[in-house]
Amino acid sequence: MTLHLFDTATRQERAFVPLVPGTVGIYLCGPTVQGSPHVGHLRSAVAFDVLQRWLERSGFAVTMVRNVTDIDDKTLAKASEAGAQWWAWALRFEREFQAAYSAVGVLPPASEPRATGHLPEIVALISRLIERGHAYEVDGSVYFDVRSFAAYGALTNQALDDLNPTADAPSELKRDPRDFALWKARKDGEPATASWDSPWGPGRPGWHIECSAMARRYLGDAFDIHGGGLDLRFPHHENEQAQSRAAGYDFAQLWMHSAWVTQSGAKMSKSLGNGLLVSEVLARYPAPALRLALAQVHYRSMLEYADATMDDAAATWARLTGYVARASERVGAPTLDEVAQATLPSAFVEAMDDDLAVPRAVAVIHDSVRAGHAALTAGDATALAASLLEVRAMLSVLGLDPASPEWAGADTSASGAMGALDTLVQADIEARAQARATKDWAAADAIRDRLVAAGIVLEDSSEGARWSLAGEA
RNA sequence: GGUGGAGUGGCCGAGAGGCGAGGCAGCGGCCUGCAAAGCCGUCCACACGGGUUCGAAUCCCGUCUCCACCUCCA
Repeated sequence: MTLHLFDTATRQERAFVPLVPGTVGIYLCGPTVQGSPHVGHLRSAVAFDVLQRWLERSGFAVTMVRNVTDIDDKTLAKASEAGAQWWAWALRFEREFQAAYSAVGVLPPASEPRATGHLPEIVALISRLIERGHAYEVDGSVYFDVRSFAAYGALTNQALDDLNPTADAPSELKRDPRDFALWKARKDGEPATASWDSPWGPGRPGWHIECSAMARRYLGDAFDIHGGGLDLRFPHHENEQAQSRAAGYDFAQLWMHSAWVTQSGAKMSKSLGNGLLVSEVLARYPAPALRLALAQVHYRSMLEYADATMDDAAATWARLTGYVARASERVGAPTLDEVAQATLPSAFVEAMDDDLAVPRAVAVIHDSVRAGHAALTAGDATALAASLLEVRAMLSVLGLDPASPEWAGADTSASGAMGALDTLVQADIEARAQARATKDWAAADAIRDRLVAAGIVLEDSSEGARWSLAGEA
């Protein structure tokens, strides 16, 4: 079987066929940078990072574009409240988002375009929509005319007349309450730095138009996959598609949406105030454990975040890293090239090809780890080496290979400080071995207790003792 | 009102007509001086009520509960 992906637009799985063989263009809606990133924000980034890694592993050249919405109503409002310049405010949080993405091993996109850097493209697209009769100008603002585009609602399967009538804000400016702003005329009190010249006077772009404009600039009139969080389907993605198609561009061929993170069943979000900040989690748990927690649930399933979620993920990460460390000490570590070239178990490939069924893929990893541990105990170096290689290859697809450069900081042999520590601990291990040889259990246990108190865990084996930091491997 | 999704063992979480996913926790055992790590076994679940079927967690009908989008949201 080949890669099948669930297409939100048609609500079914489809065989993935790129527009240009061997290449994949992906546009992913990135953050609106008006606050600190919470765990929910990382979910879509990690989900689409796994998609990118799997596509690349499958031989595709992937162009990932993830935008930054650096101007919108809330950014202006929040910056104003804080007495800050909106552009400084936006950049501050853009940096926080980048740090959070990087912390959990999200590959940097090929491009991270900002809305404010694409005014010419945005103005050109709006002008084209006006020319084609799909948009109109009123008092310096421009609105998209939803009644002019018959396919409006196609993405989310909604009839225009069924959209919640009570939610409509009465407006004498718009022809239809559901028409949305493409260009917002500058209002009194808005900073001059948040305004650009246009054929309709000074103003700034509406939220939806930037994505249509930037996707086209970097990926062309038509591209393969458009992604984002489930909550963006409507109105944002519906409007994007309407704008681009009304302008005569084919736009996205397939839509993918990741589900969100919930707490006690409720969606984690800024507006509900229950967002758990990435920085809070990373202060308590290893970053790869957070990535694992986010990645190991299917991307279209809600992920219930509870206290136990990170504890479980941290325990699983410790088991994986412990296995890779122990196995590598016995049979040697494969090189990154060998990991990249390794044959993946067919069950793993089938799971990933089936709309990125990561939970099933993770089960295959656990199976291989168990087989590897058995080989380790049995002293079967051949089987152990085979398991180690395939485990690391599978983990690397998920961005979770413990020996990859991004996580090498957790490797106990990596840094100079760890080397120094190792020298000291080895002396203790030697002293304990001598005490054990003379069956002086009290002395042996005293040494071990002292190390444990310092956060160092010992594991005895027929090969002697090995040590690791508690919580790591 | 419209659109879409979910209810699985102590917990997390897959699957989707017949072979007990996987993880965590618990229990029993093996290994170990004792541990730790690991291995083996065990704990036979699918919201409720009907129905179809040789067989249903999976299909059909009904019911209940929960969530999301339709305003900003990953």
